[in-house]
Amino acid sequence: MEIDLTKLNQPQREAVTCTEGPLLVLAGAGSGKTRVLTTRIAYLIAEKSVAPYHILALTFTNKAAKEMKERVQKLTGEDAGVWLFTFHGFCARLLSMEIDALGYDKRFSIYDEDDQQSLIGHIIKDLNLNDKVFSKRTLAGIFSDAKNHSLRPEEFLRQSYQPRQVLEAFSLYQKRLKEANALDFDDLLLKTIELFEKRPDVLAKYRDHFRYILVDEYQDTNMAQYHIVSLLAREHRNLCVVGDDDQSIYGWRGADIRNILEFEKDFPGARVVRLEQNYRSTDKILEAANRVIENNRGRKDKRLWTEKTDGFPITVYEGRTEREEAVYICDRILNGRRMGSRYDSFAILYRTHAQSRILEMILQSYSIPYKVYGGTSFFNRSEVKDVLSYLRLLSNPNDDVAFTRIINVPRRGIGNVAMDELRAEAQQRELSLFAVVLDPQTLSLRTRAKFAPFAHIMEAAFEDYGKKTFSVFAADLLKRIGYDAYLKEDKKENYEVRSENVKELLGYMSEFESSFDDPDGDLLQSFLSTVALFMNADNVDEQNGCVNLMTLHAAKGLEFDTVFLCGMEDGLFPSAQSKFDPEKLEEERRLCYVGVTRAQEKLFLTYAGSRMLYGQFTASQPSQFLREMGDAIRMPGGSSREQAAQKAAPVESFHAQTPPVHTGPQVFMGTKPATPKTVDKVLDWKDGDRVRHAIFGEGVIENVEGKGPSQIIRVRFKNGVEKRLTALYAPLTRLE
DNA sequence: GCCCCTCTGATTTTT
DNA sequence: TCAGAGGGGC
Repeated sequence: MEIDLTKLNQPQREAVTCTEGPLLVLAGAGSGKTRVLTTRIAYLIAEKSVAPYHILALTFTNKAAKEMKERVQKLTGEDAGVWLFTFHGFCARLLSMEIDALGYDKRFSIYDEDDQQSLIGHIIKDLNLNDKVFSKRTLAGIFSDAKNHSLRPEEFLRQSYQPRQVLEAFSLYQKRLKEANALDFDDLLLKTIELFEKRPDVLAKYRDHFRYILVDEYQDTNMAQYHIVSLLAREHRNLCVVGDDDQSIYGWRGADIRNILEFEKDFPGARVVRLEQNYRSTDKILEAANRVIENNRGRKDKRLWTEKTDGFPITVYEGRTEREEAVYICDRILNGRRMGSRYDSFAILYRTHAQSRILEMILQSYSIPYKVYGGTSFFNRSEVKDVLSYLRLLSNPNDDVAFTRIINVPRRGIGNVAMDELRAEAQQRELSLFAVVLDPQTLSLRTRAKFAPFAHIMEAAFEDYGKKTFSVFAADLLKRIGYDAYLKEDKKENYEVRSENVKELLGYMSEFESSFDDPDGDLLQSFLSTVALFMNADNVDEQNGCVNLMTLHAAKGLEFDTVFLCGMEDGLFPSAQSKFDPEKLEEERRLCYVGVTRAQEKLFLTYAGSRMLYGQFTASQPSQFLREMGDAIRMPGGSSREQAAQKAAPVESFHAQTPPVHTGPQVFMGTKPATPKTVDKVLDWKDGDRVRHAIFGEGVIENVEGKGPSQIIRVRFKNGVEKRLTALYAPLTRLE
């Protein structure tokens, strides 16, 4: 097999063929990063005769891992046997083989954020902490932050002068995790490092095993990930990291941008390759992106360019309210649709989820199909988590969090009193909750009786396990539990959907079983850890026929023909919390860069002069990022042909005069935008107008009271219902 | 033990 | 605005 390098440009080719020694590939947005990584792997195998299992490739997301696997397979023509994992997946896999060296059982549980918080909740109670000061959320944040920033989180907490209570809570948290034979996400990384440090023989084994290491999205690595890579690669130094410092947007999650900025210091003699040719966007879009990002200090110098010249001008729109902004976006989408664009070629990107609400309302009123990404994903649904918790408890009987979740689901009449007694007993006897339930001699008769049915069910399940196929086993377990009946009774939510989800999970289990081919592995453990690390199952499906709505963070790595970047307002984007912190502001700017570079052909930047935030009217100024784009975006009085096109849109204006673009952060000082004079199709209601409401449907206006933002209109809807609505907020469109 | 109502607080979330 | 949590009443 030969690898075709002719399709690569010069720097790409260099990145593929420099196989020995440390290599930093600075891959700008849309510069063919994945192609380089996968071709490099294929090249190592085919041209350098490296055995696939000597190659380790690490990514951040399951999606990226999957995509790379598929592409490597395509290039090499077989399932190459390359170790291709997410960081966490790799660690979970390694620990499932080696963790007994650290005194854990190989069937450890992986605690996700919910599990973590539930555990922390009990710790707050047990330590009698004031939960106003030390809330679950706060503590979980502090703990994770410590684990992300340091290999010795206790020391980190001490050095950052955390109060005594935090230190106590943290050590109890770690103690309870250990007792539950559980690791949180951060532990997966830290325990791997601990293993390597404690057992040089194990480290030596894997060092020798992984002779070529590749890391994707290197700008997003945290301290622990850096150490893992460093430990494995330090000796042979065949380490290729690919990333873009300008797209580092997870600093708040512990990603340390210094890892990529100082790669050459960490690995002296490292080669640096810059991929600056962009294959995605037009020149106009790249110009705006470059203008913005140049305001950041301390970045690796690079500038994207493209052969795609003569692109559409970028449009800036100001709405008076978020409603107008949304209406404008919908108008543009319908317009694009009339010109032959598919709905799924549009993306609406925003800084916060809260912004999706109004967009959804207006999209609905226009009957535009859309999909919002980033809601509760499949594996996070309560019914799915319930079932998984039963399985988790069977796999790891020490898993107190799983036990606590399901002990009263379905309801078994077990409340605080019974649980308190159980906890006390468990503490006394130094056993897990489940262990006490299985051996309840010391519990009061009354409590014992309450737990007995549960104990019987689980004992029967233990008995059953291994005698049937995986999914049949689970289905039988659920029958015994009476889970379906519980879903039917529990009328909180749609029974059909929830029961369907459970079925889907069972289907997924049987699929997993049939593709499970690790003779030494434990099917249940392997399934549970895969699922635990696969919480974000909502991948963007490219041909879904829907307009795509998501946060800027979620948009990373994606591309769309037309992108609307909305809420381009000071205080929203950049967020108010980032405004006065130069580092945070730079991260917001990178986020803006990411957003802009998602667009292939058309980019719309929109903002509202005022919007409802936390139930309050908030007036706002255009985002400073808009001015930073300077004349890369359309200015008032501009003469170009788009001006004519703009007239079709309801309100257009962008008033800030652009000052020369300085380097470094700037504070917006422009004048307040004047109120646009164009006809406002939203506020100008009169009696007899026919309207459509997003929820109530069609109706006729009976009466209009008052003027301006407080205007109230009375509408009689077709279904006979009459409503008084605040015109400004009601999701209304006029029917001609 | 469970349900309902009031209070509170609020970015972003690859694993 | 609105979701989630905790307190109080049944």
